[in-house]
Formats: sequence, structure tokens, C-alpha cells
Amino acid sequence: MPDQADEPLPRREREAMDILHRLGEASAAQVQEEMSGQPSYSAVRALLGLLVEKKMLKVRKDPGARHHLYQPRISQLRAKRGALGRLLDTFFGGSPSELVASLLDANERKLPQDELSRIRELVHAYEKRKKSTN
Amino acid sequence: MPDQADEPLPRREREAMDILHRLGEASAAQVQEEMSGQPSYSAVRALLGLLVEKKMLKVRKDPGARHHLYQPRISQLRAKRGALGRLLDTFFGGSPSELVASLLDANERKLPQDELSRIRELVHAYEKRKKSTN
DNA sequence: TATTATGTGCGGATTTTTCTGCATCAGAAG
DNA sequence: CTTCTGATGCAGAAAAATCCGCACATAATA
Repeated sequence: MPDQADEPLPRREREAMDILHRLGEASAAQVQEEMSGQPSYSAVRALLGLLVEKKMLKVRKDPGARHHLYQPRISQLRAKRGALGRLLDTFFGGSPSELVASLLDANERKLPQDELSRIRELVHAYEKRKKSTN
Repeated sequence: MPDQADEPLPRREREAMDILHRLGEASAAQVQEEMSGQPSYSAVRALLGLLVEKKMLKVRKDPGARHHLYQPRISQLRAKRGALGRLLDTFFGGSPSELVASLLDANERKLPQDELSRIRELVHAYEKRKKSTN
């Protein structure tokens, strides 16, 4: 069993992982709340236990804390990149610009001004950086 | 059974759907090739059959064609938006700019010039459009 | 026409996943 | 100290997903 099976996870496990990715860290009870359906506390704990075995999660127990805290084992950064890359390949033929197009399109008239300007800045900064390293 | 269960699909079914999304349309044999592991042709066909039942795929058989062609039932556009939105919520706290940041970051020094300029244009066009409708 | 290659339609069999109950334990509350 | 609340560790049942084989059909090929 490889440390970090990069193979896709089953439905429920993926759901739990996504929740953890969203929250960053959470107790079994918190995860339970976020899960669709009403899985029992036991069910959720079993699920999380599996994910720990699979090295997908790490558990932490603060001294004096009442319960365990679960957290994805790979860094937020890696997780983001991975998911983004997969999305890119699956839906956008690997073309970042097409993804951005969809991003803007989907949020037409909904995208707040600061988000937009932030994006502009990012692109600008990137261009600058690239130029300087060429 | 709702027409378009938006509930998450099991592992294998998701994999097949992703392949179909990537290819747009494909035969059972093609999907089989793309699948990880070496599932038998029968297995793949069973899988696709399920997805058809679930209204996730539609089947087409060109007159005179040898085999069936499978195709996602929701439009490419909707699929993209959906997946993108989910990714956004799960990994980027719903912030498009953070997603873009990750996009640029991950592709640091790899992003071709035309992709970059295309992105800049998109953002520019978007700003312009927004301005005019305010 | 006989042969071959491929596609299709079932019908299960197996393996995984998912879920739950219950006994136990530790800290907080009374 | 006793009670109460919530966490934990199993062990196993129930449900779902995954997989494959085989018999039959159809088109191309020899």
C-alpha cells in the first residue's frame, strides 16, 4: 500500500476529503455535520479511520483536547495544484486560458470588483516576473 | 431517480465520466483504453450502461456505424461550470482570484506566452463589458 | 458461404464500501 | 463520588459498486 495513493477515492471518502480540504482541519463530529445524508457518528469515524490508514489524513490530538482533529496529509498547496491540474486536463484540454474564460463567464456580473482587480494584478505580476527571468 | 443526480458518483463511474468529458464522445472500447487498470470490455460496458440509466450519458448509434457512441448528457458548458464551481468552493474558498493565483503559480515558467496574453485579453474584455453595463 | 472480428444483452459472482451497534473510557457537571 | 456527555475501538452486517463470461447478432473478409 503506497503511502499516498493518488488513485481516485470512492464516493464517500472523497466527500470526506473534500470537506477536510475545505475546512482545513476538523473533528469527526464536524465532518459528520457536513456530510450529505445522515451517516451515523460511527460511520463517519470509520470512514476517517480508513482515510488515516490510507495515509490520506493525519490525526492530531491537542493536549487536553476532547477529541481528535483530522487533517489532509498533503499540503493545501499540493492539493490545490493537483485538483486544478486534473480539472484543467479533464475539462479544458489543459488550456489555462480556457479555464479562465469559463471562470469569468460563469461569474458574469457576479464577480466582485476587488476579485477582478486582484486577478489583473496577478497576471501583471506574472508577466513582469517572466520578463525578468528571460 | 432524479434525471440528473447531482450527487457524487462512485469511483469508477466518475472516472468514466471524466474520460467522456475529456473526449467529448467515445465508444466503449475507447473508454476501456483510457481506464486505469485493465477492466474487461464487459466491465466497461456495464459501467457505461449504468451511467446511461442514471441519465448521465446518452448513447448514439450512427446509421451504418459498428458501435455505440457515448456522450455526457449535460452540455460541455454546464459540466465545466459545475466542476469549476465545486473546485472553487472546495479548495479556494470561493475566491476566483485565489484560483488564478494557483493557476499561475503552478505553471510558473511553463505557461506559454499566447496563453498568458489570452488570459490578459479575457480579463480586459470582462472589465470592459462590466463597465458598460454598470 | 464460411470465417473472423466486434458489438450487444443478460445474468450473476466478488469485492468494496458504507454503515451501524455496542462496550468502554475520560473528563465535566452535579 | 455519581452521573452525564461525548469520544473511541471493535466486529460485523447491509448495500453498492465493480467485474466478468457467455450466447447471440451483425458486418467485413476471404
